[in-house]
Amino acid sequence: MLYKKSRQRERILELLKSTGSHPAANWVYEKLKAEFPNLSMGTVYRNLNILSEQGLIKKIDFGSTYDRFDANIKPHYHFFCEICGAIKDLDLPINYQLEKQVEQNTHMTVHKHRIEFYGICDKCMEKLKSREVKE
Amino acid sequence: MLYKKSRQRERILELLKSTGSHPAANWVYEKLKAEFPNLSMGTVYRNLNILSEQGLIKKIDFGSTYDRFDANIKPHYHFFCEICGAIKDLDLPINYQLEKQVEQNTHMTVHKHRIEFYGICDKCMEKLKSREVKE
DNA sequence: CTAATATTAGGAATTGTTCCGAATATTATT
DNA sequence: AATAATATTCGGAACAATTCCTAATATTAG
Repeated sequence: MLYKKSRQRERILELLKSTGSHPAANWVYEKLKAEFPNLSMGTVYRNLNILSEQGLIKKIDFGSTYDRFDANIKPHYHFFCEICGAIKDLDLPINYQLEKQVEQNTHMTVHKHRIEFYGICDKCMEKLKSREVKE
Repeated sequence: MLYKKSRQRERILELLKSTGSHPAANWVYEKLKAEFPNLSMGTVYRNLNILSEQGLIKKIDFGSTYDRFDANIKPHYHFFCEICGAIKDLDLPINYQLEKQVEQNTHMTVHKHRIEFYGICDKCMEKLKSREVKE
């Protein structure tokens, strides 16, 4: 799809660039309401997603739109398959050193951290490969 | 709050322990529907949250319930303040080695990873401390 | 057995996000 | 400059995940 420029999208990008606060869509909407009295949330969301597609901003989302639950309560990291949505537990050592590093660099108190890997799981990769052969 | 036992909660926990698939609430609901024909989603959610509070399971959520957007498109890790909800960019080196490690251990293809730290930011810590003095 | 209270089902309410349709704006073509 | 093609807008409806509410039921303690 070809993009045509729009004043709303330009301003949304400028606004995001001017802040380090990682705002949500609603914040953007409130800020621009004065400038565009008829602004709608649909416009804000659409443009945030377009900017994100264009790589001009990043969406800090979770991939899955719903919470998922895990009975494995030992600390562990996760792998998310971008194709089938599967989540796999990983058997990597937990790096508590990282938390200390953050505490030293910043003045934050760190309670925990989380590492997530995203990619394609073995099963989905198999399917992709057998497809390539056919085509 | 005191917890009384309930057959529904027991079964939800058993079910979660029997799978490594990190299911969502809806999966749990579907699975238990046969056993509890009158089961409601409210019950499933309430119990998942109770089990989570009790530390018997873990919720893989994102903290914030809405997407947040960032104009800083350089790869970087994030810190989430558990009190004020602020998100801060961290100045840690990106560890691509981790991705290779996962690819070697498993048979997944890794495209990217994310590290998030959770804790209390400097400002909130200040407030907490001055409060302690007063009390 | 009784009182206190946690839990349930069912459905309504909430919240963040996407979708839809008609009007408007932007861009490319003549 | 006019026209055609099509992206974008607003506004509100639709949607999906989750929470909340209430009366009935189940569990626990005394």
